[in-house]
Amino acid sequence: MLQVAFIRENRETVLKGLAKRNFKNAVEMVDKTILADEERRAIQTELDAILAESNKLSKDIGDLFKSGETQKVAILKEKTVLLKDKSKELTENLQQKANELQELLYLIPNIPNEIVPEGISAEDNLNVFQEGEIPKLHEGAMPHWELAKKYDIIDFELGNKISGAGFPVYKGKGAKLQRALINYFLDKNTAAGYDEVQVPHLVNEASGFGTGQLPDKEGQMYHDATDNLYLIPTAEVPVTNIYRDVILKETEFPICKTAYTPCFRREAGSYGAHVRGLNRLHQFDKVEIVRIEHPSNSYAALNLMVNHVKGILQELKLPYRILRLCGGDMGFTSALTYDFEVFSTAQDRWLEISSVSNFETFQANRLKLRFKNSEGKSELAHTLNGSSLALPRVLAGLLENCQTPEGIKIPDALIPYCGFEYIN
RNA sequence: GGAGAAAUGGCAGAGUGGUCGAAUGCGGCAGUCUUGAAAACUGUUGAGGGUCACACCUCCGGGGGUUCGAAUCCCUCUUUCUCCGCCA
Repeated sequence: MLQVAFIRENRETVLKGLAKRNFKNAVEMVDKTILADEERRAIQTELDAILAESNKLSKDIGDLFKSGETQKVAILKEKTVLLKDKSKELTENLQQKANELQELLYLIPNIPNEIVPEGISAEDNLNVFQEGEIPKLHEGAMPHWELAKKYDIIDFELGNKISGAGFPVYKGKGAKLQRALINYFLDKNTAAGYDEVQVPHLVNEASGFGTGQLPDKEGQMYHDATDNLYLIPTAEVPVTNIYRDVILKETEFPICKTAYTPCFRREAGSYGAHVRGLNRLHQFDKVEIVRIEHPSNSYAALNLMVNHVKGILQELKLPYRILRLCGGDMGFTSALTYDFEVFSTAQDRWLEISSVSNFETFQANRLKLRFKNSEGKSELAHTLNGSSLALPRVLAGLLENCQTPEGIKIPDALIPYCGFEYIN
């Protein structure tokens, strides 16, 4: 959520940013917001004046009681009754106007950073880096879902039986490889200075709003109506919400956290060949990194995160590329996003395996995540997060790129974690 | 699941209808002293709205109510603690 004061004072910048996102009705939305804010403040001022008067009268009444002038009290009481009616009415108006403003603010996405490329779809993303050799596969090479079946390491049909499509069962070496990847990623992240945390997999409404999943992506989350809890779509939600309503000291920066969690996504509206196998699941595993930074350092931190993820992919020897997302393809809350994609040799397409973003103050504003600056004033912090990494597509890339006639050759870095060199 | 108690500033903890945004202690920050540090002493120290800046307004777990006036009384929800039961 953008700060109203920022919108008010930087209308043109905001409109320019929204245009880059191809955001519809930007002028109308922004002007409505500015108007609602003005109205809200006007009502607030009026209400404050009435409350001030009412407070003063109450004090006077107290004094009169003390000095025994009780006959005067009745007159003052009458006055306060009138003020009370008025203040009640204004309070209701204020509440209504504040809600209206809040709802408008919820609908306005973050302003993209200067270097975000223009564009409307994934086609327009900017390829900023590519590395790793795309292997020439042997005769009879298969896509990962066939490999999974051949070696009996992932059972999609069994998942269908237990839950439904998108809930695979990992078996034998497949299950062990999952566990190996999780441990490997966590070890890499903690070695890079990220503190490991274990967090709840169900979160309340306030947390959903804090990181921006609500109200924007309500339909993408599984929701338990009985207790009004949401299954997390990413560890970003519980981990970032650790810092909801927190005021940090400047010396506490940077805050670096990593967490493994399963992620649950309804993926409503997804269909077709691209959701085959591990490409798109309702439940998947992911190791996340989250940083909370001083505003002056957040872009340097974003680069650190990008380089960190690069390091892991290099070690796994997977062919990958990095895209700077264009305005039209960026997430609602992000100011700058880099997507990592691994090449799926057998499918002949790139698969997104990580998304690293700087949200600047967008999340912090909702979270009320602030720090005391050098002048002793509260200022919003910057939040960032990234996948490091999402398992299924790493696994897909790994199975496909590392297949040999002898079986799947496990990358050296993972062998100590899974305890075998081949899946065959 | 049953019974009882509680929720106040970064922490501890006082405050049972008006002068309480709130004593006191600890912690934090600034200063004095010191070569420096510690100790001691002095000052300062919650958040949000509003304003050019003040004024002013709101907030004592959340929501509602009583009252001219609520941290304080009432209702309700949530959470925590203690005891009992059940279970990993």
